[in-house]
Amino acid sequence: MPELPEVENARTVLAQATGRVIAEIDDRDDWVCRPHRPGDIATALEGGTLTTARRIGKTMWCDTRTADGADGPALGVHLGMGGRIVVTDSGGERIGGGPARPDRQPRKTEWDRFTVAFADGGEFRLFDKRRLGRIRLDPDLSGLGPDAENMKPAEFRDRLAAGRSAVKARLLDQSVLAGVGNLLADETLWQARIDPRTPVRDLTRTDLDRLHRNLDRALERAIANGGVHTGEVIEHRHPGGHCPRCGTEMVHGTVGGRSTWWCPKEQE
DNA sequence: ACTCGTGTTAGCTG
DNA sequence: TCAGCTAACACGAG
Repeated sequence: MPELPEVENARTVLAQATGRVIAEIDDRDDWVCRPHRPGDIATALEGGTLTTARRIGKTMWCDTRTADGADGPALGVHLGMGGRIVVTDSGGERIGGGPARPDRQPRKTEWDRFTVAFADGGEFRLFDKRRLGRIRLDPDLSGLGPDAENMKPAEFRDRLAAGRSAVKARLLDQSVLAGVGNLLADETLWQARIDPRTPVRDLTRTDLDRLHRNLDRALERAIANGGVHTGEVIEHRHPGGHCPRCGTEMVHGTVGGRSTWWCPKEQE
C-alpha cells in the first residue's frame, strides 16, 4: 500500500502515540529491527516518550525524550510494501487514521512486528504481514532527496534531469526526490502524457514542468482521496486494460526495474 | 502449481 | 561513477 500519501496518513496515526510514557517495547523481530539486536530498542526507549511524528517521503521517524528529560535516539519507521501503523488508546480502541471504518485486515498477533506498550494501557504497533517494514534507531536520512511534496519547479527540474536514466526510474529514485512509488509514478506519467522509458536528458523544460505539475496534482488527489490506488489510470493497469482517456489498450513492460503500464498512443 | 507485486538494500556486472 | 540486474525478505492474490 504505502507511497507518500499513505505514509502521510500513517504519520498522522503515529502522531497519536506521542506524549505517552513508554512502558515496554517488543523488538524481538530481528529482521524488521535489523541491525539492532533484540532488546536494543527497548533499552534505549523504555521509560521515555515519543515527542514528534515526522516524515520525509516514505520514511517516518519519531524524536524521543528519555525519562530524565534528555533527548533520546530517534525511532525510524518504514512501512515497506504493506506495513500499517496501529495506535490504540487506554481502552484498546484504535485512534487516528481518519473516519472510522471497519478494519478489513484480519488481525493476527504474529504479524505485529514491533510493539510499543504505553503506561496508559494503549499501544503503537507495526502490523506487517510481509515483514518488509523496518524499525530502527536514528535512521539515516541522508540518502533521501527532498520530499516530493512542495518542491519548487526549478529544484524539481534540476534534480530530475540529471543523469541519463529513464524518467520513471528517476521518479522512483528516493535520493532524487522522496515519496514516489510505482503506482504514483505510472499515474503521474500517464497524466503528464510522457512515456516512462524516455531518457530524462530528452525531456524539455516544458516536459519537466508539466511532469512536476502533474505530480503535485496526483499527490494532492491521492492524499485527499485516501491513497494512490484512487488514481485515474490505476484500475486500468492490468492485461486487457484500456486508457481511460482514449481507449487504447494499455501496454506493459519493465521500467526502472518495476512493473510499468502506459498508453502507447498518448505517452510518447 | 506457479507467477507477480504499492519497497528497500546489498552485491554484482558492463 | 553510473545504470541496470538479481536476490532476499513473506505472504496473498490471480
